[in-house]
Amino acid sequence: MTSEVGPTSRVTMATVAEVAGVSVASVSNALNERVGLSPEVRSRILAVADGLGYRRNTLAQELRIGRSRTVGLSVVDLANPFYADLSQGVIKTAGEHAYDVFLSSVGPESESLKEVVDGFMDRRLGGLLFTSLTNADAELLRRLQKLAIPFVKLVRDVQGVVADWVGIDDYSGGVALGEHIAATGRKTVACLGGPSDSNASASRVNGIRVGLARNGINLINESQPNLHGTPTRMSGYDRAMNLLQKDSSIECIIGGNDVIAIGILDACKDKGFSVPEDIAVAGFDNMTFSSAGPLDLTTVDVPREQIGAIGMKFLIERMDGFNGPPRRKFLPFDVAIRSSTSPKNV
Amino acid sequence: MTSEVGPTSRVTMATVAEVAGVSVASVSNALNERVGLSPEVRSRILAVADGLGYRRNTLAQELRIGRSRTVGLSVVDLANPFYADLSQGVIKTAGEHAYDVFLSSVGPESESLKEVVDGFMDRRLGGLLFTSLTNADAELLRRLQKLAIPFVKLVRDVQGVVADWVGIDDYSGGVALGEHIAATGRKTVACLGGPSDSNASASRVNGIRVGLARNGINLINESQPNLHGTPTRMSGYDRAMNLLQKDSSIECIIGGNDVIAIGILDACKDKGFSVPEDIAVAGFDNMTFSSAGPLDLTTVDVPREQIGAIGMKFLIERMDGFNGPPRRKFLPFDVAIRSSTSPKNV
DNA sequence: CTGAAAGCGCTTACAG
DNA sequence: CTGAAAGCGCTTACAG
Repeated sequence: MTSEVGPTSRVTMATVAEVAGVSVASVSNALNERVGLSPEVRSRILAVADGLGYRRNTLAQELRIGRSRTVGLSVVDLANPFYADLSQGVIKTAGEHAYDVFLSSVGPESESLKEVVDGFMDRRLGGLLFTSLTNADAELLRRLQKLAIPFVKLVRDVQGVVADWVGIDDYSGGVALGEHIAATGRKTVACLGGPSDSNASASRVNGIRVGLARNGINLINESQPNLHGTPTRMSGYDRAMNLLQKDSSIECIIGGNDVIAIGILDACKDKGFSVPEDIAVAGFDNMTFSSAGPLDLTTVDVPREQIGAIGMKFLIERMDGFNGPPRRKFLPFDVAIRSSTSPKNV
Repeated sequence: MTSEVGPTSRVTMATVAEVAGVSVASVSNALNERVGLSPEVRSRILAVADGLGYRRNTLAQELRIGRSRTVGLSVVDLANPFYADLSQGVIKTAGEHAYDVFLSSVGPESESLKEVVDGFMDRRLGGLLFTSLTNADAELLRRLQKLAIPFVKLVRDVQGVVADWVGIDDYSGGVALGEHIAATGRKTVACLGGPSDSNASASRVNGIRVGLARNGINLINESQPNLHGTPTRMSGYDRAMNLLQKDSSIECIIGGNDVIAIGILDACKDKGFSVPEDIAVAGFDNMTFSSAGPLDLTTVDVPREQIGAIGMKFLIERMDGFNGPPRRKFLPFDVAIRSSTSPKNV
């Protein structure tokens, strides 16, 4: 019982050094593939380390060298598959470059962005990736810039904070979606966008407005407060119910993202409207399940995984010392036309 | 330019000590609320630390004390909202107890479970949470037990590894679902389960089989290899297409989880079968979007968030030194009956 | 009530 | 080619 292998008896470099009959410095040199070690000693050390099941203590290493190969990724709503896909892109690219990802969730159920960032900084992470910024976060980001901590903004951008950003041209996406809706022949169209303090949400709504206007259509809820709102299913449901109650002649409701659109679909069902016969519904994002058989939601296909992948690539370059001017990378998108907006007469 | 505030100039306890005119030990004592400091000195130190924007270096602290308030959570498929909900439960409970969560994704796109666990151990995390174990992982878990690293198994269990587990009685869930399907009047029923090396998947299929058998119904694909498979949408689609091609008289297909069921729905759509008129479809998990208006999938409602919350609670107790016998916590579940299995004659 | 000193497990100039 | 020593930023007995 006394020979129990507890966590305190973990093998360290000192253990390896002792067994191999060399100094700790040589163990470190061998493990880090530095030059100046005779091949024999090197392989002996490696063999001993392996035999003992040695694993480097990341805490000690990072404390010593003052750098970390772990990056922080903050995500607002883990339950939104859009962010799951984006995270996969980040994680995959990180793995390819031997980086790890510390994923933190921001939201009512978890911590505020400030708390998350504090946690990231307390761990001295090498760099940060943000998915859902608002202009209110500008100060936080500027603090990071002062401390020379590299970060990349994904999807949403923040005014006045010049830094790498990856996303799509949400405005043009909105225009394309608006044009598509107009082409289906619907004239009475409402839009239930995301929060107005998200630059992406605002651009999407602006684009949708313009795409429709080019075809002589004005949003019926243009000056109503429901034009913007929380990007949740519940909010989409509530706002859609409200619209449908007041005006049953609506021919189409566009959600600022797919999750909102799901809420709109819920409301249509509860109100007994069938899609697309009675009413058309569209979203934005193309989250995984939007293409599910019965859902079949028309949406703007945002390259979610690629945004994560390129964002991570940008971040790695910054951590590796790249010091060029901030980049803004617009990725191509598509309008995924599905049956939720099929022409009425079909 | 030379006064740039770089990461090297971060304020440490030494900085605070100097400014406050005390020793580093006193700063540490003040920050950790240990007794024996005069209230005046204590509050002065705290004020100085605050003014300087001091933040404790977690790496140094954890290295020194040999314990960590961060736990590791391994998730197979981030894109499956089931795990997103479960993760939210873990994260929320962790936050309430001042713990952090290091979320890692296991899968073809990312790392193997062994790599993930190695990463967790290299960081000397305080405890681990596993979501998707198979019996092949038994050895890995036993290694953790030898090192006295606390962990909790979620959803799936592993034979031969006695440790805390939280989930539902998947077998009974299957029985209840099978009985429901039988009650809808369908007789020709197939089941496309998850992987056979997942104890949860196996139990679900066993339960479904028994629930149907009690009503005189046998699975039509009982001895076919497609009874088990990958728990992905693609696999559900492929296997369902195969079934539908061979036998168009099938009245119901049950998926081993909701993601598989989505694939089944995709296949039904492509084959021109309408749900539930031509064919009924059911799943298992009740992931968020299964209730979406047009999807409206019948499924077993697994308390996803609660599994995460209670699992985290168990883990905290272990990290706090609780040394009682391993617990097995079965949470209550429900069958969420929706229109995808509505009776044919309606 | 407060401080000097050792040490957690590493890495890195610097001697030899 | 190899090792002794200092130090990353903390915490914790132990003196005073």
